[in-house]
Amino acid sequence: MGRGKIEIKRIENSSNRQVTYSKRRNGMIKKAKEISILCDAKVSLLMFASSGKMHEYCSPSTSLEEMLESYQKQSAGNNRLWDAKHESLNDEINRMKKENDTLQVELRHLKGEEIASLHHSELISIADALENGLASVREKQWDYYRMIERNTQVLEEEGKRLSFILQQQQENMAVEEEEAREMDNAYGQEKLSEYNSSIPFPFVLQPTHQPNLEKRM
Amino acid sequence: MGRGKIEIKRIENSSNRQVTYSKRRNGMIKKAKEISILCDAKVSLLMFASSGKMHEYCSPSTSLEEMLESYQKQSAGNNRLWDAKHESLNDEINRMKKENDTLQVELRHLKGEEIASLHHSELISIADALENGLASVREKQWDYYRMIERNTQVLEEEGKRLSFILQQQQENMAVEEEEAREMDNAYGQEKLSEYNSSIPFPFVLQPTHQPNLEKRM
DNA sequence: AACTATTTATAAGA
DNA sequence: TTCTTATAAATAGTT
Repeated sequence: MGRGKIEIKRIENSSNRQVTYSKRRNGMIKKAKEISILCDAKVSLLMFASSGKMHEYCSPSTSLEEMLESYQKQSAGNNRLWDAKHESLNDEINRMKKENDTLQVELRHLKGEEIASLHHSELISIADALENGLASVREKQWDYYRMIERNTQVLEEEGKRLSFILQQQQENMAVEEEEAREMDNAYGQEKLSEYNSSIPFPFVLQPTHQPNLEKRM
Repeated sequence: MGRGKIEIKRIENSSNRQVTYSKRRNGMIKKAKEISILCDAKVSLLMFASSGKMHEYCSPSTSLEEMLESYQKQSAGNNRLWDAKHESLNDEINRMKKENDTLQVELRHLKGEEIASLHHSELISIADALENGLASVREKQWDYYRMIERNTQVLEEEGKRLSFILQQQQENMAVEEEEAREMDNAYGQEKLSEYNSSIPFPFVLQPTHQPNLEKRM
């Protein structure tokens, strides 16, 4: 349809090709719109020029997704082509579901649930796992209790020391008042050093806050 | 293009509509083929009649998947239309991954692993769970052992009875030989019934095979 | 499904 | 590109 008949084969002249592409593309989109309206049809038209540029038309009553959805259903089921990615995601989901189920079952067994149908040997391995787990947890708990104990001890020591310092200072103040500042408090410092060296260095307590004794002085 | 100009609006006559759909659909597919060849373009054409019937064309140099792949890239990134399902599958995978991780951690904790950083209260609840689980499993194991024990007892009883029957039959045979078949073996049957009533009816043991004593006689 | 009078699309030229 | 226009192609209504 034009000034001359053309053969249907690739147009070698690049700009002619592009012009024809543009004209015919518009023609097709127009046709797509018309058939959508005239015939109550749903049309999706995707076109890529050789340059890679894309043009698209989709009937206003629908969307590309919706049409692809229908496409899948109609494509005789076996044609799951465009779904390669989709498919692999589904596979992964199924794989994870299985893994999840396995974990859930294992967990329930360890909680003593759903063990009615288990074989004798399975019960033994579950019991072993529970005993090992319990042993580890108990050990950790003991660590914790020992730590609390040591911490308490340290705090008590600190309390004692603070009392001692307080007492010393009160004594110093009494002396100072009496002697009207004739003595400095070197005596108190001396006494404190003496006391400090008499108690062992505090334990290093990791998770628990360790009071910084130097700063508190 | 036809005997008369038509207005572009829905054709109300159903069969006319269908005929027009068929003609124009063929026209569009022809045009799609032509533009593919003439302009070296890639075209995908998906059409659904109002009846729901699908027709499809795709340039021979490509496939719908490939075109959708390109579509995504060109759709300015934000236009993840056809990927709605894809997206939701990804969400599900992430959700399951998280759930899986949670389960794995819980499982490891119950096995006494990775408990170093746990809080005191968490250790308590793990220990509780382990104790409960162990109690359930132990109980189940006891059931099993008791069952074995009873089964053993039943088998021993059966052994005794079989020995008894054997002995009776041997005695009968000796008598028969002596008396040249003047006695039938009623005596033996009598003795057996007497013995059977002297032992309690065997326990019903579910998973274990219970010997059918009547048939074996 | 054919036919054909017309409308529509478009090839080539400007 | 866009417009023009001669002509090819598509198709509406008919058979």
